[in-house]
Amino acid sequence: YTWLPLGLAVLRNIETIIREEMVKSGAQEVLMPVVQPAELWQESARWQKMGDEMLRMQDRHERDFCLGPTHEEVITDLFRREVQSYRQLPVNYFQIQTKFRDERRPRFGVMRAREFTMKDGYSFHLDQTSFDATYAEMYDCYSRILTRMQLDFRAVDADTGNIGGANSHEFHVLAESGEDTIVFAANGPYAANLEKAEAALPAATPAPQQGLEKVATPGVKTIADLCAQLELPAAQTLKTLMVVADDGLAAIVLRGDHDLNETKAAKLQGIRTPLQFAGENDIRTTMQAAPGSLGPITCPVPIFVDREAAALADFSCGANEDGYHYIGANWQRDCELEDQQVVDVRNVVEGDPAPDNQGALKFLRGIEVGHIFQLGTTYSTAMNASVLDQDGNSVAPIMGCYGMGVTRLVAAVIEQNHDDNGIIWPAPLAPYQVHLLALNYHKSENVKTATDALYQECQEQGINVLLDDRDERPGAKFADADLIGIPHRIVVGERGLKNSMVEYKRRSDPSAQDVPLAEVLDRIG
RNA sequence: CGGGGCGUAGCGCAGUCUGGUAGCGCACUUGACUGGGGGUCAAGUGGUCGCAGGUUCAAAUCCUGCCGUCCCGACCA
Repeated sequence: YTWLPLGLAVLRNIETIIREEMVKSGAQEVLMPVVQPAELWQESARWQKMGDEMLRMQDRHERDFCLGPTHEEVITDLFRREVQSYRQLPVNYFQIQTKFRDERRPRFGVMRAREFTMKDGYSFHLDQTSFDATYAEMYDCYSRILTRMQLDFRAVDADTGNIGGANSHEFHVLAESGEDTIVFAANGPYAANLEKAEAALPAATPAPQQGLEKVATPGVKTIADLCAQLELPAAQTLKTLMVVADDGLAAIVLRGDHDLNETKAAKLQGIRTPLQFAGENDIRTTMQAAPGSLGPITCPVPIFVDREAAALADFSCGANEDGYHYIGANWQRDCELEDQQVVDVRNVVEGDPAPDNQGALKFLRGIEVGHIFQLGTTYSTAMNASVLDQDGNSVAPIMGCYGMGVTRLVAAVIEQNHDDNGIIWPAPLAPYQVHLLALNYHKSENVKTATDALYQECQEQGINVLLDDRDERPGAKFADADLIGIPHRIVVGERGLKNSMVEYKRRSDPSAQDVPLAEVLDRIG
């Protein structure tokens, strides 16, 4: 994508806000290389781990490089060469730069492109206390940045993805078109990405009331089939999914009405990452039954049971025999279950109880515009970055990293600030503050004189003004002004000038008002 | 990568089923009128119909292969 003048002006405004707030938070700006040597990425083992997402290249000597998708390796390399003493800590560096990621599926224009601008920052600390302070400062900094941009946003607990590390928070701009589902507690501060969100623990498993019985269920392939044939609610059934494990297959058991959370599943002990569902042939060979008739009772492979599924009594599940299911099944009596097999692997659903009695969970859609990570010593250890502490011991610094999608923010701002006629820029981001529309500029000497004088006055007052002096009809100018979305619009025309009036309108207001020419610039705050 | 759709003028599309003159809207050019919410009329410019092969007297249209692109699913700022 090429940024045209108006879009570029907005992009620069966003960069300026980010820069100001980062500096205010004690970070220092640097600029790192786009082309990065493979050796650095081999040290952190991410040369393999990043897979196809990394854009790779070779130079004339056939040495391997990549176009930087992120800069943990480069900053850690910089750190280990430049910083030796705990006295130099903490440090916090950031840059605003083009990143390259060979996305599986670029979409929504600049919202997810293979090439984008990101603000990325990295901090180094001697101890956890210092790190915690900076992490909290960055959290505040991100909140200030998004607030200055007048965005409606939420910070949520998040999964760390392939950046790694312990804990992380995402900053989401709320929008229906967002690609992420974010989860909130109705009566408390709990908020998380759906990938990460948990519900409160279920109540203890009730005692069995029914005996185990095997029933014929010819043709039943899905939970819906099963519920229809046995007249059971889906919440009283189990579904069994087969995934590829490090050694053969493994079974993941969920309540029939729940969905698998693939992010959580990929982290289970012994499960292959990224998560891969088993093929039908492998399932048949291993289980002696086809998908649709699978279950945990007499299952020949390791089983993981979602804790909601583990809290059921008298449930129905596949019998591992084509065309048969069990009813009245119960854990322990019919299928032994150890504590470590009971896990959280489902997506929460709206209405689930939130953790810590914070009411029911609710969902919203969000655009992820920022993500801050607690990296710990993952990179400093892998890449031998260390400082000497007060006692002369070599210590691996604790790291944090802080990303913000600059180009994505432009798109996110528009998502939250538009109507049917076009963009409505928040004033701090607008490419111009005033849109001066001259009607019949090329025909009317009065209009031309008054407009030129007003334009001159704007410039003298330091008001950032865009003059539409094109030889277009008024309708076309009004339509373009709405589309472009500059906050203040002043219309100069013969009709008003007869009374020394011009028309003033805010882009966000529904209607315009006539204002004396001499006073109109006072309206612009 | 898997599943689906689409490639015809700068853009958006019709025409393809049923082979026979390549069309419509917007945009663009010129002129006249018009002039406070995307104007009207008139005259124009612009296309090896994605590429390659095949069938046919004849291919945008039928057949084969390739390429591109968009949408839907598994990832991330």
